[in-house]
Amino acid sequence: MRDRPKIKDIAEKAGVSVATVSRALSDSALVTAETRQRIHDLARELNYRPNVSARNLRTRKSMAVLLVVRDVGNPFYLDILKGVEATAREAGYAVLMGNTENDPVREIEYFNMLRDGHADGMILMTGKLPPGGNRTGSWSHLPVVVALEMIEGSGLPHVQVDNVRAAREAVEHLIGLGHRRIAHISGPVPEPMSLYRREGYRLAMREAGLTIPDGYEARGNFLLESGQDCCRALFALPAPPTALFVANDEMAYGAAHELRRMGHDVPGEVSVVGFDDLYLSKAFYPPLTTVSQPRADIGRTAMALLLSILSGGSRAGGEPIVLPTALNIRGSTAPPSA
Amino acid sequence: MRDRPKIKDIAEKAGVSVATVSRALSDSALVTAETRQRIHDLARELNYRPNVSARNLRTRKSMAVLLVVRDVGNPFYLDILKGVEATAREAGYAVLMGNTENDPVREIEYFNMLRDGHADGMILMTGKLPPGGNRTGSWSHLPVVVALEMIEGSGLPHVQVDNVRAAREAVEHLIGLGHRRIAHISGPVPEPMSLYRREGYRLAMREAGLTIPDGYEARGNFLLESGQDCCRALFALPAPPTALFVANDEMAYGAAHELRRMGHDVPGEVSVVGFDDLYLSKAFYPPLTTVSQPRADIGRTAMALLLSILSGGSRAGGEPIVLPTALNIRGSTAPPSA
DNA sequence: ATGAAAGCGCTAACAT
DNA sequence: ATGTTAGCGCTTTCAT
Repeated sequence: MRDRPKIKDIAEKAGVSVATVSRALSDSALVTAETRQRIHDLARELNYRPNVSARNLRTRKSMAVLLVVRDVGNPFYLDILKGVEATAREAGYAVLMGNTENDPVREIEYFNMLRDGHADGMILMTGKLPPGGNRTGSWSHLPVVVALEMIEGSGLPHVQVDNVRAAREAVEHLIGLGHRRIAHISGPVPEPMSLYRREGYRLAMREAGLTIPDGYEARGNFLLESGQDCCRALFALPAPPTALFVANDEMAYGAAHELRRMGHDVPGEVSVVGFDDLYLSKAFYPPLTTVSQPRADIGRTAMALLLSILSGGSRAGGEPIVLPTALNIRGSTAPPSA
Repeated sequence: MRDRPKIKDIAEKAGVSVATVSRALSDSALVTAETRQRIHDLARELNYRPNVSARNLRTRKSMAVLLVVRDVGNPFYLDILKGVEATAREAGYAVLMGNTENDPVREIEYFNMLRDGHADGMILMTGKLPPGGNRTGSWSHLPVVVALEMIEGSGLPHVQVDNVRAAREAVEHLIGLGHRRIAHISGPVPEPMSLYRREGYRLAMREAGLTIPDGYEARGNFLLESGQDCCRALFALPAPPTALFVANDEMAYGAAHELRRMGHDVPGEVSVVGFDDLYLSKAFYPPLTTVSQPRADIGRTAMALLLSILSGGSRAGGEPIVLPTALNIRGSTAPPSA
């Protein structure tokens, strides 16, 4: 800031009106090519840049979007953020970071930022709407895209993956290897994503005619330590599993780590499948078999969808956009030893 | 957005002037406690929120800061981002993400965003200033804090760690274990951070009276794959090392991975030390010995420094703020086998 | 303690 | 094709 040239300065130097300058700078066809050029040159010479606050006030836009996650510290979001940032920047939008840490106050705060004109739209990856909100569906007119997680009944457009199916395929892989005693370390049920992945696990088990013994569904919280804790609990059972389907890679790391500590070889004695395919998973030892989500694509797609909404496009017709996952079979899974 | 109540609406309902409402809402002492209360109540009732564009235009501030990194996809930045975000939010600032990917055009673009009033200040973690810039020192009046990396001669305030010393201590640890053939996988020299860490390696070697054989300094690029590549090159040497000091954890993962692939046990045959202490490093196998940087603290400190500058404080007096590192000794290092 | 009025820098009618 | 003018919604002198 400080004193910078404004449109008025250019207008005076060029001997035209501010309106002409404004038009010229936005390449309006209502200006002679000649004067347009002259004004552009002058602007460059004076090192002119438009004041965004003034423009925002006038145009009632901020050219910024809000990307709200549960935890900015989670490596899972990285590629998504990257995809969002790239698509946003190409379209001339800036990206504001929002971090709720599951705090309802902050969840509301970010919705307020939308209203306040801080941002024109929002990509929500927290899996929930602020509490005390209006009745169901009343959010659906806001320029908000829900990504990664689902908010049922919100009426908002979604970009997601088929968690049930991806989880089922992962467990089917274990079953295909010959495992029968397969346990699950879930996310923080009853959050939808955790429920879906657990549902996939249950489906695969049922379809294979396998029953899930008591205690075989351990509830984690997606963090490393909970993977270790759940693993310990599972192997304290009278009949411990020979394979683990873990609801995310981070907990899978923790579980594998704990298995080694307990002297169980992975995959020699116990197979482990994760979910997410964090990009370090291939360098993990053993390289982790895991479900990969198209994270960058989720980010790009969500942002593209938001852009289309912001430019007056329809709001996705209600059907969620579902992106494909893939099972990455690596070194942490093998046939059971017994 | 859409039609929301403005100050004028409140003023009319309250039967006062817009000025009084503005004063009341900012808790000015120039308003009777009574009317102030009445206006606050009315504002809440009407669900009033100030329009930030209008306020920004008037106050010539944006209440936003720009956090610019080389690669948003790099997990290293996570905790820093978290620290910045937390401190910023407490002070009422929003955080805009910037991602340069070493593209000079974008580097300039983010500086322009500062000028344009998109943000009031910037935390720069790219390690460089835009090219073609003004002469040395001419940046120093901008509200910019350099974090993590150093930009020598910029005159800008810095928040950093002592990379030379941290690297030296890491190598001294290997020497203390009895290693003599210690190789280094560096970052992309001649970037300052890579140079500093290499310098620490060289210093430790020299002080221990060890010479560095030809080829023992492999140049990486901080990415996983380059750790593998460099490792392969080092072990193709006639006299391969017994220990590796790797300039960051990510490459250390790659190196350890490659060592296993080549059939070398870590740390049985080869010790590996990393740098950064990514939070998955403790779950790595073997748990990685590495230098930990106080990342969240770097973020908080940089943001706090920026805030003090924005509130008119001095610009840090020129001395960089140096935060302490710690060597985390874990399972990837052991005495040499021979 | 309150009001009237100016103006932040820009865009967009509405003239011409 | 260009100029005039009226705001966008807020804060802040300057009066009273």
